[in-house]
Amino acid sequence: MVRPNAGTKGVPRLDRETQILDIASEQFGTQGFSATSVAAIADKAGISKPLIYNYFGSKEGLYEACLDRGGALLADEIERIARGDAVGIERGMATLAGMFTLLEPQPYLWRLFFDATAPSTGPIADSIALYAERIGKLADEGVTELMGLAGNADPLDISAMTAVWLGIVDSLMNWWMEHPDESADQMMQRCLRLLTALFGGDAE
Amino acid sequence: MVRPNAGTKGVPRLDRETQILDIASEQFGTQGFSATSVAAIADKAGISKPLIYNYFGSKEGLYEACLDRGGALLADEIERIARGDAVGIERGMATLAGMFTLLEPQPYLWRLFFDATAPSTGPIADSIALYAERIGKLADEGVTELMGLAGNADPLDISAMTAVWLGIVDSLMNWWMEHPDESADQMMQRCLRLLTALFGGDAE
DNA sequence: TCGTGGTAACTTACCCAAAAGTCATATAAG
DNA sequence: CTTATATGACTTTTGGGTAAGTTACCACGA
Repeated sequence: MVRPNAGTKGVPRLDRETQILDIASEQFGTQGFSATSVAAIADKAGISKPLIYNYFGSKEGLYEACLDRGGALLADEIERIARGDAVGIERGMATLAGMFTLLEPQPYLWRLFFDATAPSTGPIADSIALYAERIGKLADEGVTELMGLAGNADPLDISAMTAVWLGIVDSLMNWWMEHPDESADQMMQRCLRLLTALFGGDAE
Repeated sequence: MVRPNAGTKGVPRLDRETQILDIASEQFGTQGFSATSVAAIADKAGISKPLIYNYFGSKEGLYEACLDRGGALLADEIERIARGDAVGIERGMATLAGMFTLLEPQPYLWRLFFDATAPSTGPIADSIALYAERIGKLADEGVTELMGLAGNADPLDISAMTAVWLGIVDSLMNWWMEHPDESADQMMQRCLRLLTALFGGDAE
């Protein structure tokens, strides 16, 4: 039987995997796990569905690969910033600046870890939990410092404040996705203005 | 053919509809639209799927009914608060207090209007847009006031700040869902403490 | 008090489309 | 001529939606 498009296109596996991960991350990040179909990803990549299954095993396997790549990126950066000496609000702003720079080409990466439609059990949930914990732990640490400065050490207060902080980052990333023309630098300037508006002066 | 469970159970339509809406709202609110199946709702209600279709026409019709019931509740309350004379941060806190009180039994109601997996076209989108606009408009109004006090009138700044504000409410509702033992009053006290920690004193 | 027929409440068993996942096979390249 | 890269055409599963029928209840006349 003739199969006009079959046969290798000369793209090495690693390159192809990278390409697939790029496209899949964008789809998963913007549409969510359950609303994304493997066929759509294959289409966008200009390849066939079975190739994706060859390389990643399943839709969940593909999502996991996206998580691993994106999670390492995010967590490494946040950890790097945490090692700096900024404290309190300043540390938050530094983290934000790092996130904006890191995610300038792909703010949707952030959403991978906060997708309500992703499976809540199995390897995906484990993977999400792993990175969420890594990120959450650092957020928690920063928030604990901040709250400590104000004399509050209540664990539930800290937990709630951490949730709020992550929610703020989340909404900024979402807002950014809806305003793709904004540069990382513009986003950061904007955040500083919002902070100023809140505190009625600069927050040194 | 024998059909052991068929026939009326003596539950009047309105009662049944209310029961279905209660369960559906919880499922949609916690799992999201696309991750919720009509069969699952029927199961939880102890009835069969076709009954739901009899009463609500379609999955979308059911979601819309949830939106209408929940949206009126939320928007009315937020509008009531907006008519008060609180301004700036105070108005935000008043709104929060109202939300906590209103949503004490069902914090997930809030999520109905911020579900990324809901259809983005058709009657549902319209219905969401309607309430989101009603809520968003008031949020925007409050934020505009707040920013105005600080001398900032930039529309994009205001848009971003509104997104952040809605994100904060969202994360507090999510946190609440994970801590169902907290009362509305406790939640509010907690928020006041968080605010105090941020501003280093009470925010009068 | 007993049919009896109309209606509201309800179910089983199915259809169908979409999307996950698989199999057998084809081609390029070294 | 073997292997990595690749595909068309299939099967399976899932979930929204439907057709056709069953059962309980109630009003009403004899």
